[in-house]
Amino acid sequence: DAGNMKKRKPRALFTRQQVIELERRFKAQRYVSAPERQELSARLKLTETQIKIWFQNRRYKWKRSSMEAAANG
Amino acid sequence: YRPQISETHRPVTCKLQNADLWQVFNRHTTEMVITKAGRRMFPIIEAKLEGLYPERSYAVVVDIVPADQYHWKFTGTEWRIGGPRCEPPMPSRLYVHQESPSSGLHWMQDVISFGKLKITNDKATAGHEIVLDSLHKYVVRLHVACFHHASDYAEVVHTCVFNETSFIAVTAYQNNQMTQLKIEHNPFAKGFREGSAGRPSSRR
DNA sequence: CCACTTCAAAGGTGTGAGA
DNA sequence: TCTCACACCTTTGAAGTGG
Repeated sequence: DAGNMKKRKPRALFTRQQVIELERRFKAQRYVSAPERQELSARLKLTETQIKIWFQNRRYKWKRSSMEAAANG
Repeated sequence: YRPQISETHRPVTCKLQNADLWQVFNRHTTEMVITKAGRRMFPIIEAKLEGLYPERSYAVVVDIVPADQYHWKFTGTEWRIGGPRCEPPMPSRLYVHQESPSSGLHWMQDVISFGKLKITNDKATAGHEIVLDSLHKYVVRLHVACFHHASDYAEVVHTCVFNETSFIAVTAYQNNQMTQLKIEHNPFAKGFREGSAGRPSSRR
């Protein structure tokens, strides 16, 4: 039982307000600089790595949806 | 803001992108389930806009208005008018697309999807769901509003009615054909398709 | 940085019972 | 007519891995 411990990825979603702020920033600019990242990190109570990865994931998501849209229509 | 002459020669057009699917449902009289918590519509409203000014800022809005003055009932084989509407309908709540406000270019460059829109029968809801009366017939309208120069106010530049989207709000499906259409086309209902585990399909 | 993957949680289906 | 808990699905999305 104790020896069967698997590392479960505890899924922690960002809060609604955090996502709203990140989305607002992404709408204005798709890349965020280091100072801007620090500012967001402090305001949204997220690590700078989380901010960085979020923008990276968000860019990919945006690119993917626009590619699927081009594949149709 | 003063409109320029060229603007009057630029018609805004709006088309229902997935009209084919809507017509398949419409042929059997579309039913939409409404719940207290709010239910998504299927088919989804998907629109394509043209004729906007690429650089200007717009909001895209949907509302759902009565298609007639009656209430309807299902006889077991078909929908029939059950009588006149009893109460005057509440004015439809406006559903503002989540990407509003955005530039005309943004709205025009791909299909505008209202997949997250929800409808409800709870008249006291505080959410963003559109409130409808059960067993009444509705039709979807889309509005395009243009923001004036640095103002918070927007002027409606275009309104269109999607006749194919007319549907009867129900609390539970009445027509079995309608249920089968939903199951066949909605990915979330895949568990009820023939050959799936959850379905007690006819066994030989 | 990008490309893709991983893999549970979140949450949308119709059902069928019971009002 | 309407509501609710299921079982059964999908989609979502932060984090993982490699380029």
